Amino acid sequence: MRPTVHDIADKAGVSLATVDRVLNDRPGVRGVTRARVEAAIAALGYVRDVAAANLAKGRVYPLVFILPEGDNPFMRGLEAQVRRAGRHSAVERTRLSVTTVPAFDGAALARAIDAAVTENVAGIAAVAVDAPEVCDAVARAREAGIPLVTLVSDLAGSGRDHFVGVDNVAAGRTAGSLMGRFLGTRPGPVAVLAGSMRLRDHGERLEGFLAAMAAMPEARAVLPVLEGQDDPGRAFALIADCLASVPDLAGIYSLGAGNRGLVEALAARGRGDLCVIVHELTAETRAALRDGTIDAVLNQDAGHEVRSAIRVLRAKADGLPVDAAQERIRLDIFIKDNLPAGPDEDN
Amino acid sequence: MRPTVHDIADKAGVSLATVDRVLNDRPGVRGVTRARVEAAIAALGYVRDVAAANLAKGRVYPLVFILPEGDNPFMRGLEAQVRRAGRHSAVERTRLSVTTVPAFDGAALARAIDAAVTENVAGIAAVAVDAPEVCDAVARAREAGIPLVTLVSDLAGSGRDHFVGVDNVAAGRTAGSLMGRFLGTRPGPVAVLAGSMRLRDHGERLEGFLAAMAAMPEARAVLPVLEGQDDPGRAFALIADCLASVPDLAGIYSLGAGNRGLVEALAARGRGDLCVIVHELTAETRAALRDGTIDAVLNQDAGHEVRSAIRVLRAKADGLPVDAAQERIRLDIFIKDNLPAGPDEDN
DNA sequence: AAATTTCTGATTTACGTACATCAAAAAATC
DNA sequence: GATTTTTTGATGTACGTAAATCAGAAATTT
Repeated sequence: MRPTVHDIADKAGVSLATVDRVLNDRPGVRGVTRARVEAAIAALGYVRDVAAANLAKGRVYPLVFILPEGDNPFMRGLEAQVRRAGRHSAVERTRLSVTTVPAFDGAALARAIDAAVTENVAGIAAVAVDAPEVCDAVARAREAGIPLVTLVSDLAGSGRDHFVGVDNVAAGRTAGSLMGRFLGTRPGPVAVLAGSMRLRDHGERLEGFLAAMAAMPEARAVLPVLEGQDDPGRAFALIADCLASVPDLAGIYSLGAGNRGLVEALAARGRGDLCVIVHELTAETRAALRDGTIDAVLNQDAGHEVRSAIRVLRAKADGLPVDAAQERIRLDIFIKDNLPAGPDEDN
Repeated sequence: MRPTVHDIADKAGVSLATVDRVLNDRPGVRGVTRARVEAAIAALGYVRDVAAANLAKGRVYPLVFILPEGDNPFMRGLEAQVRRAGRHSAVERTRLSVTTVPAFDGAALARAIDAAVTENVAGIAAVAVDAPEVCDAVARAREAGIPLVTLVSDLAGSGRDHFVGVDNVAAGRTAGSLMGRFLGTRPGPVAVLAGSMRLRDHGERLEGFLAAMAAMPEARAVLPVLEGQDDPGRAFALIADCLASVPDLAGIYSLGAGNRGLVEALAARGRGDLCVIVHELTAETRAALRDGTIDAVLNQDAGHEVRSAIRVLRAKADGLPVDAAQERIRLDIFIKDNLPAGPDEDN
């Protein structure tokens, strides 16, 4: 049987109340006594029964997820996963809520963080926009003692407690490497479609992609980045224009959202043996992968990310250590052949 | 606040004892009363506080993992993950133990399952060998009411409660598809190195690989399967021999273990632009991927599998539903560029 | 109608921890 | 040595559920 507080009290020859004072850092314990209790704790290998502790505390953990607004399917999938986790999380004494803010808007994000801090939530998970006012808001959350993790897109040099997301430089490198291998010796330049360079994840992916392309045995030109603001309409226009003006185009790497527009532009033109690699598995990209319009999808599992963010925030709130290995978010590579069965994010 | 048993009792106009009888399927409740209580439960949206329930029950869940013996690095990684999970799982009232049995030995596996059943454990996770005596043992576990999941390799037509592992046919298809794309128009046959066709996962991978190769635009011969019994020594001999006798060999797909031998044979020969795809990320395959000896590694994350097996077994033991989407084990594709930082299984 | 069986209620203890109160003991100060 | 302060003990309640006991009510059978 696991040792309990009673066992510690017996072993250390003190009362339950004293053990409690030591365990919960309450005042009124002499140094020698404290040492004796701590020795007993160590000797018995005592670990607090968190379930019982939470029960006794009656504590709940209100966590806030701050996500960008709009019809970005990945973000909506993320939101769905938060709601989904919320349904199952009554059990774990966690209360989840979602706040949406305009995309690419640092000031709005900063306000949302401040609002959460004011509400005195137990933790915040936010898709970061790389802006100074956001950094300041994160610093304020930190001062208030509220754990904050960045989600999907990180924030440089901020005091965030943890980043939940994939290594985006590696993701870009992977895209470049696959693009190079799939194209082989076929000539022609490749195009890159991004959302906005103000998103750190997009910048990092681009960096990795360019590095991998440069490292390939055959030199290949990369056209200037097209910024589609993660909007399907703009993406359609940019890609349609690019397809028309660059007849020998060999490949397209779409590192942001708005892929519905990309797929439509490719369909309109008829597929001319183009190597297409995109990010995030959505209904559109799934269908396009299946019918051969897209060659590979790099994906981050929204469900994993949400669950990881919850675990990390709870651990931070309780002052417990985080298991880095378990919380590392993997980059999934999907090709036609390893596409999982069902719909991915919703269910 | 969440509703409690007391709220149900009030709402239904019955006593706490009756609510308890309904909730825990104890006898001594009239049909009408039971219905009234169930209506109250539904109306209030009551969900049992598992933490409090487990605390009250004082229940622990002894789970057994049955793994093959030997120096198969993937299996040893799996074992390490079980021990690792065991350390962190004191918290969750789970007690994990590992039993090892000779590899490929159905009778030994069956005996181990029977032994676990005799010990009356709360759940069993076993790497299955496809043999009739194993099926019988699984049936006996089922009769005894002990949940059993197959791990990594499934068991056809057995009554196992769940399979924790990747879709191996899809894994084989993915390997074939990547092999085809990476080779492009380069001529030459490909070789397949397996462990044993008595392992269902190996058979399924081969099936998928052959299907994908057949579906490729350029026809390519696949040499007869080499069976290395997951042993590095045999693998070395088989591959060295193959390299010598098939000078125009284009690629190798290793779908089992023993890859240390494969890597050594390739190193001895010097790399002649061969496309090599293997399964399972280990210290050896990681190093070989990094230095270019191997082109891609298909991996199943041992940590995820262990944690999933534990969740599923506990859910089954408690008679709770399993969240299929969360428990789906993904096939990871690793190339040089998305190799995760640290050592993978141990840490 | 009496006897029996089947339900139901009321109450209690327990799980392991948190937290509060009050008294008693020990230590420090004067 | 008396007083104050600090430390410790003893005890109780609470969290939400499980499980047991025993008495009483209701239904069923005789």
